[in-house]
Amino acid sequence: MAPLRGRYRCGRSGNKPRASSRGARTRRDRVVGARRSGIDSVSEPAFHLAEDPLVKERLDKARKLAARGVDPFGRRFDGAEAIAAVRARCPEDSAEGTVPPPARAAGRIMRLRDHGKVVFLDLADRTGTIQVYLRRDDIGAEAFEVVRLLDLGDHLGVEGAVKKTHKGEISIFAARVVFLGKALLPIPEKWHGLKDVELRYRHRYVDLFANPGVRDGFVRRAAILRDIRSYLEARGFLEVETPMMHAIAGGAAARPFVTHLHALDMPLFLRVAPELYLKRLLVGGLERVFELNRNFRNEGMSPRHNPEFTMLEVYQAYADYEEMMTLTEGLVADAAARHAGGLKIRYQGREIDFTPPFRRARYRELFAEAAGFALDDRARVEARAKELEVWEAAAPFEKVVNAVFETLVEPTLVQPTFVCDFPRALCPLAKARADDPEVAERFELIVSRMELANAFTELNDPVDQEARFRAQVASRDEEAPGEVDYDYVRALAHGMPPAGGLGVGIDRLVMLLTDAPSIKDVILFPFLRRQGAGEA
RNA sequence: GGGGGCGUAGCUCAGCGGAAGAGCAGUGGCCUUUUAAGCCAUUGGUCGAAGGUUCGAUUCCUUCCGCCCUCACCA
Repeated sequence: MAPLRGRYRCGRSGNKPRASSRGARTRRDRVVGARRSGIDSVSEPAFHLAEDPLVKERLDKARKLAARGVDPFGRRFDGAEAIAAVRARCPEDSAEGTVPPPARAAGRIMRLRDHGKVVFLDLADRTGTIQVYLRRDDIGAEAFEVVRLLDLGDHLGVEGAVKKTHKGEISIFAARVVFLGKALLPIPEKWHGLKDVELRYRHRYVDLFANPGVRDGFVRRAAILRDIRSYLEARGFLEVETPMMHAIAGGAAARPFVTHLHALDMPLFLRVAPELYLKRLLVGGLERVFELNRNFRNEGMSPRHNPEFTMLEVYQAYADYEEMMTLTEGLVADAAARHAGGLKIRYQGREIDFTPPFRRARYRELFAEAAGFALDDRARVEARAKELEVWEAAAPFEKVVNAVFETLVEPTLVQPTFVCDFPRALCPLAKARADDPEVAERFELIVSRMELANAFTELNDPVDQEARFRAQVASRDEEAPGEVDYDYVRALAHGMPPAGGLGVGIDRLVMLLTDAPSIKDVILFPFLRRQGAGEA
């Protein structure tokens, strides 16, 4: 899309120097070819929406404003109070005769009721909405002509007394109005808002101002992230940032996105996990670190999966997965208490109780309970896998076990449950239990059938780690790294303190705490397939 | 990738073989306390796209595009 800056012209012709018309042509050339034919005058800048009659109407109003000396796209407006604060200045019991203090506010016009020489409008800012009462005799005939050029969606600044109308509505009785910006496109229907889910995601900027509650959801998301940071900082953790672009995609079993660094002519991967870098920092002596940032996985999309998603990873030296369970409970329970109204929340009509301690159950036992036989009963596991149509001949036995587990057990786990002690073969970065070398000290926290967190006692034996990396690479699994990360092995060889590590899916946590059915509802701009070129 | 559903005006939605509709928004008019303001008049459509069946297709069929649900995938 062509840049907005400098597009608007108030006059038709005669005031354009040659250089400017050349500029206009350059901008126009960037506009989609099919649209060009519709514009025949160089002095009229191209605007790809200008064929829409509703847009034309509003462009015309913008010109009329400019002709009156009003900048249709406005300027800085100082001293505006939050509308919520303005409302608070009008006490419920304020007497009719009291002289209220003047207020100054700015916002977007969401409703407009025109009564001829009087106009009521509802002005919304980030904090709320307030009615503005505009009377021609109060603001003057000249300013009232500007009011007549207002549309729903425009931005406006107002100044005036705050008091109730005869009908009891707290209102700004405007003494002065300042035009702050034209909206060329109409706002959605006033009663139903923007309901089409595709448009809500594609045009989130509209969703945010048109649908009540959407903004609040994202404000809550920000508050949850802020509190997670302070929870961890209060316990001595240091927030760090590690590379998003990796030469070797390690730290999780996932297919990576591939990119390319031109300067060195080398392929790079967007990270699937920051894990290996964070553990290098444990070697470096930072001891307690966390990173709260994006991961990228080139895999399926669903109501619980976005190609880029936000992950919290935490590493604590001298701890183990038991310690990580306690930390997870604290983080999650604290977030629920502060941002979901209590430890017992409602998610999609079901109550979920985050009161610690969460249920702890062993993988092996959950499996036996659900399947009716032990997970090392090869014949029966394979038979059941075939029944469930999750059988893969090429897969190692533990993967088959896990496929059965995920089909039979995960869907039953609604209340927060730590599933503990996974088969070691599923956990190439985790340390085995001292009392059982076949089992890794690892847990997954399942809530509402979703994996919310994943943690283990970190493997810090460089010899064992290298062997496991080699086995992974040899498996040629497309989710395994393509090569061994020898630098990571080298880091371990310098001595990594025993440690617990934790990953928490932040989008999913926010889904639970804001009762959002889809991950797209908690990501401002979720990934959507692109539409045809030139589509608005 | 498989299965199911959806796509009609800027927005919210009807219509589903026989002349494309409503409400809101917009436009013109009346109205100096309305709040889903009201009243009168009125503009606006490649019915997602392309093919096919039919005398006739928004409607039935096929393919494609996009979204949602679901399964698979996601240690």
